[in-house]
Amino acid sequence: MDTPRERIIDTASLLFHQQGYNSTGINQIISEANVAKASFYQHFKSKDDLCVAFLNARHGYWFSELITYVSKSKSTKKRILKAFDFIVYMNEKEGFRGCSFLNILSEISKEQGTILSVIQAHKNDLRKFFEKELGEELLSAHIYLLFESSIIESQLFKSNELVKKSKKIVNSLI
Amino acid sequence: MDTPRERIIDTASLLFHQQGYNSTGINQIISEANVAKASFYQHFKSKDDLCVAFLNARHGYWFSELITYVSKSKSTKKRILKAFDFIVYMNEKEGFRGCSFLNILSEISKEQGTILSVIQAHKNDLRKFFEKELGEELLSAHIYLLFESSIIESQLFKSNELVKKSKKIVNSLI
DNA sequence: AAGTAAATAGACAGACTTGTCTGTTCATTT
DNA sequence: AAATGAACAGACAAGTCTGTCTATTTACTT
Repeated sequence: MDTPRERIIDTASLLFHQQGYNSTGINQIISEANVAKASFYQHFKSKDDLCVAFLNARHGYWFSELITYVSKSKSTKKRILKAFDFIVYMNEKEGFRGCSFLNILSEISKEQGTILSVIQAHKNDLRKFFEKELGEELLSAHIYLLFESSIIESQLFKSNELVKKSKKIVNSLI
Repeated sequence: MDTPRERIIDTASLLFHQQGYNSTGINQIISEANVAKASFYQHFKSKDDLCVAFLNARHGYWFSELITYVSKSKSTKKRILKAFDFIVYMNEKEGFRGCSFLNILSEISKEQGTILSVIQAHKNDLRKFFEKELGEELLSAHIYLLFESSIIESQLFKSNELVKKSKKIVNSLI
């Protein structure tokens, strides 16, 4: 088995994603991760601290999955279209639970500025991904916006309908 | 002063919007609405029941504000562009707190199906709004998607930058 | 083999949550 | 003037939450 720290982050990832951040308690996390409470607070100084660690882990995981998924395609256009297939792939894999980062964005208050900046950094990296692929400023923003709403709308309607429409739109744009 | 029911919904609107749904307790709502707890449970059978009532009230308010805002313009194109100005207007008015419906979407579990369907109904009405204005299926979905991400991205970055970019994009589309 | 660091279990504090309940006061209507 | 319904205050149950604490056991290193 993994180290306590890894078990905590893995369990928290699952639970935050399934139930939301505020609806998931420390007690459930440590119980399902088979970790003592004192061990938890040895590794994380607070729940918000765990949240930041979770988001960083999620950032790494999600991006490496995306890059692996799209890099099979050779042309820019194909890679961009593949990114929208990636949403479908993740929706099916994770049950239409949307974006971890945007979900937590809805749950935090003004005081949790550290968490907000981690979320912003993640989305800035996503914007950069499209910018690097496409070069053009306005076009890459356009695709980024369609990408973002594709994730949210599939979470809302538990359906890939609008992801596929987005892909069709993007196909006509580039 | 208003009736207790109205005071409860008004207060809940404010607090849900500012702090989120799960972070706002019944006790705070009744205290700030100057209503007794027994009176609260005479009007709403649960917190989720209040949530539905709040979303319905918000739906009515938000749409009437949108229609008032855009109907000053005469052509379809101008009305669509005005809809994006409406986001900027609401962001400034409400402090970049995003969409009440999507915020609550991130907080609810699978068991809260009633709430989910109220959120879906709201967004379906928004889709219909664009469809009626534009006729074309794919184009109206396109604008709807840009509209949705404009709201979310401005909440995320506490800025109207991407709303304005969206407006520029939409201007070139129609 | 002794010592150190990290894990364990789980009690506890203090504050919070939703929802129920009793009993009182007020305003309107008959 | 009596009666009815709706509001009031607030105690209470039963459970949740985060975070701290003590005390014990395991595992690794010197």
